[in-house]
Amino acid sequence: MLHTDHGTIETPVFIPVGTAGTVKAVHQKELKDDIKAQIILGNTYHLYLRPGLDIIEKAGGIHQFIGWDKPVLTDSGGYQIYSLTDRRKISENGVVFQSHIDGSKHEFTPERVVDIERTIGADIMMAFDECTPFPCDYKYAKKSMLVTHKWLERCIKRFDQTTDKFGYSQKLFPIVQGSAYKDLRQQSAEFIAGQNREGNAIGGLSVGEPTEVMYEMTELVCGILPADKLRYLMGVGTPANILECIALGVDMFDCVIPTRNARNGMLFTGNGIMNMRNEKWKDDLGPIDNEGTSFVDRQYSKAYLRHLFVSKEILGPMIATLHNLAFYVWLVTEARKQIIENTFGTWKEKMMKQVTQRL
RNA sequence: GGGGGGGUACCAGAGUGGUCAAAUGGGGCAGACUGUAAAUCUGUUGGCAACGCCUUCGGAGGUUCGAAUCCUUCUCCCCCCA
Repeated sequence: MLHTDHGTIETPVFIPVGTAGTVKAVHQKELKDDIKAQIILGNTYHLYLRPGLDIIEKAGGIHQFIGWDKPVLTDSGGYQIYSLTDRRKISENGVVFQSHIDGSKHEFTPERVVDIERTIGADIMMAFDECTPFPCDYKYAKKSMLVTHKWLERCIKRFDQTTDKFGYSQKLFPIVQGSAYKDLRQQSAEFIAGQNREGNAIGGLSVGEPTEVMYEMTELVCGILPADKLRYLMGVGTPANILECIALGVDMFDCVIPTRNARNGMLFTGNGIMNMRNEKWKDDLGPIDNEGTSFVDRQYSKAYLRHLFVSKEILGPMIATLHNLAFYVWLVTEARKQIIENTFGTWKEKMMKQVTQRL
């Protein structure tokens, strides 16, 4: 549980990905050209919104900021060091990204990232780190981890030198690195825990390593990060991954899977996984998900949703995305209930079987 | 009535004597996707007791060691001239 000026985060929680466009609307006046450039650069900056967020009002054709009542989180761009490898140059000082749109160069330093995240107005700001690929040789992993630690110190210094930009409290979360090496993970987790922030993140996982390795590293790090602070596992994962990692002590998750896979026709439900392009749904006029919590679940049939995907109608991905996000939110909310009622263990085992089967 | 062009796999459309179960695209089927440059990418798509065999390029018949490809004929479609 974490209190912010925009509400309390009750864990476990899954953070859906919002849009850079929303950021722009939120603090239009505050956005400087360089920030716009970084948003254009790709999804280098991401705004994470909790569902139900209602911050934008369209007045006279212009979107205006009207405030919000749910916490907002932004990432730092560290993941793009991994995902945009061929478009960036990394140095001790920071990273230079080259825009795929106009080729323009943009330097990211810990200080600048903090400034920008302040301006975006996130309740939770992520430290600038380097997300290493998998596999990663030990020497590089160690060097990268030490750079991430140095950057963290610079992030914190800048963070402490600046003030909350919009009158509400902003928090900075550091990120554990160390690739798939136990000693590095331990060293990094101890260093991160020592910063004593309101929450701590685990990064550098779900980058291609075997799932078992991801669990192993998560378990190790969760054993070091304090239990009374939020533990945020970045970029994970499938419903099964989330259940397993909740069991290991993780409080927060974010991932593109529910949205990206939805766009590609994959639906997650409490009873299993469906590929909506499969012919088997062709004549299934039953609701998408009888037990689903989203309005789309009973409003549309599987056959109709399949038809939309087959016809390449944008409504298909839209419905699937709404469904998947609702399912993820349901999954973590239910997990919380089960934890409170002390029934999480048995519930998890049951759900693991259901959630991983193909329908 | 005269002249010309054409019928190829689910569809469109290459191929014009052996290297052709037949290019390519679409469609179909299936898979992948993990802090989003991702409404994307990949595989597969005649049959079978599959390192081989059988059936298939409008129908029938022929030439040839060998035919989707050449010849004869039938049939259907399109265009031009009357």
